[in-house]
Amino acid sequence: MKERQEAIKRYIERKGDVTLSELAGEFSDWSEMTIRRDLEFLEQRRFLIRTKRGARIMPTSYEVSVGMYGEREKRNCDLKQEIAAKAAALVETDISMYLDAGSTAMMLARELPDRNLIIITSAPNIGIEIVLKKTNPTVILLGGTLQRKTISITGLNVLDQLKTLNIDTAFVCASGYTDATGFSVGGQHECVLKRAVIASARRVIMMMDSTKLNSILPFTFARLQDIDTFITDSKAPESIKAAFRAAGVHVI
Amino acid sequence: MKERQEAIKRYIERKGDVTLSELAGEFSDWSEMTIRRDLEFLEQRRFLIRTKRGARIMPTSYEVSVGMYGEREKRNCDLKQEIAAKAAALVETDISMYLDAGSTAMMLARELPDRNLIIITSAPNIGIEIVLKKTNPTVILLGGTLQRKTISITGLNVLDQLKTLNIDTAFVCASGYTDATGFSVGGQHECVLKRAVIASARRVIMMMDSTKLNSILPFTFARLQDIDTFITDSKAPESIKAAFRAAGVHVI
DNA sequence: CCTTATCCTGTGAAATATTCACATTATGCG
DNA sequence: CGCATAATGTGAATATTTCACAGGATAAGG
Repeated sequence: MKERQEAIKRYIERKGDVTLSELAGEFSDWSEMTIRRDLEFLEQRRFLIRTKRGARIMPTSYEVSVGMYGEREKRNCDLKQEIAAKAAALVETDISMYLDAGSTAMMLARELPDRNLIIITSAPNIGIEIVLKKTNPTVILLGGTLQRKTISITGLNVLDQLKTLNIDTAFVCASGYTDATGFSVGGQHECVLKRAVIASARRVIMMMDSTKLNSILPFTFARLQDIDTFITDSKAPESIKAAFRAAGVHVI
Repeated sequence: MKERQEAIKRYIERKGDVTLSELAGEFSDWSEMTIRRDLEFLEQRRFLIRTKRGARIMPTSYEVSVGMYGEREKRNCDLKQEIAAKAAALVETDISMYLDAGSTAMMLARELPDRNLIIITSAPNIGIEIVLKKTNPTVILLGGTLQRKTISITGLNVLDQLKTLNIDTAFVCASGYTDATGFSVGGQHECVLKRAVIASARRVIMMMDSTKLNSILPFTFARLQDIDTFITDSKAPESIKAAFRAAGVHVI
């Protein structure tokens, strides 16, 4: 990256939001066109977003909720939306619920009714989302090491923390499922956490879009008999849904 | 808010980022102008930001880092920037540091060198910022109840969590200071947390911009003798700085 | 040290998007 | 029903962005 581009980036980071003419004044050694091209360059690298007549800093959690899981989240957006809407309908007032990390859980967070609820989560971005957009729920964030890839908390004492919390309903996501391997995820830490949550929750609701069915990830954290309800989208094959029902799982 | 505006908001929340023509197609019962006006309306309420030929969802933590503390943060942006830069120069490699919640701390997070560090913080937004923008630091988030106003964690067991963590340097912010009352903040929970941090840290660095000097807030959490270093901006009156130095505090 | 290729930058015209003022239609209220 | 107010549509005026190309800088190779 060029020095000028760094300087523009820093300037915008300080100001938050600038117009092109403001930048052209500040960096008058260069033409408006060059600055425009720099903004395009910086936008591609996700440092900022260009607005009508200028640019704005790229806010942090934007990357988390859209940029990071990124294309994947966007692609299956409709499926996840469908799942989140179904899940939100199952949320009761005045209960304590666990909300998993991940993009499907984020969509559920957005769909959540603005009512008295205690929401326990290992995903700080989801916690912030709820606290900013809703006025009634109480959010409890687990403490520990913040993982870069998943933006979720893990750590030795999450298990101790869970012991002091009573979870009525747990909304859990999985990255893979097969009959042979059960529900699996890619990270060992997540796996341990999900297991503990499932063990302590009165009711476990698994959310998974159809693209993840019939795929295997390294760590299995639950079997069919561990969950009460399974929420998926309308594209999930009937055969799997039937098998789940046969195992006594409520499929929505 | 009108039904149409709600619908547009939901549509953009799902899509993440849309063009005006896309919206005009989707909501073809209304003219482009009306949709344009709706976008303006929604932008004012911080639900989205308008981009070149359309709009984008307003990412959550954007509000935290810019919108929420909002004008205040923007107004004293230069002062805070100055303080953050001075503070960043004091950060050593391979230490464990505590980083407070608040906009000055957020600026410090951005200025932080991308080196091996363990950063303990009660501010999930700051933790996310660091984890997304830097590759080397490890972030440890305290667990507990997420406060709406301050976007910081409080709770009964934060104190227990702190007992298991060793803090070398603590960067702490205050909202008010007078000679008579010491360093004070507006929230009781924050006050307790800051006290515990200060008690356990080897070195305490207080960051405070000059606009907050000579103001009093309800809860005092520290006295002059509790801190090692005081960082303020160039607009702070010499008299106060001299008094601090006389008390054995290193003023920068 | 020169030549050539490539990249970066500036210019102005063309395309596109946005704003504005005003006409028109809906909505609410006495 | 009729007035007042707000919401919406229209098209011209304005502003912004894009595009294609030209000129200049920079780097690599001879």
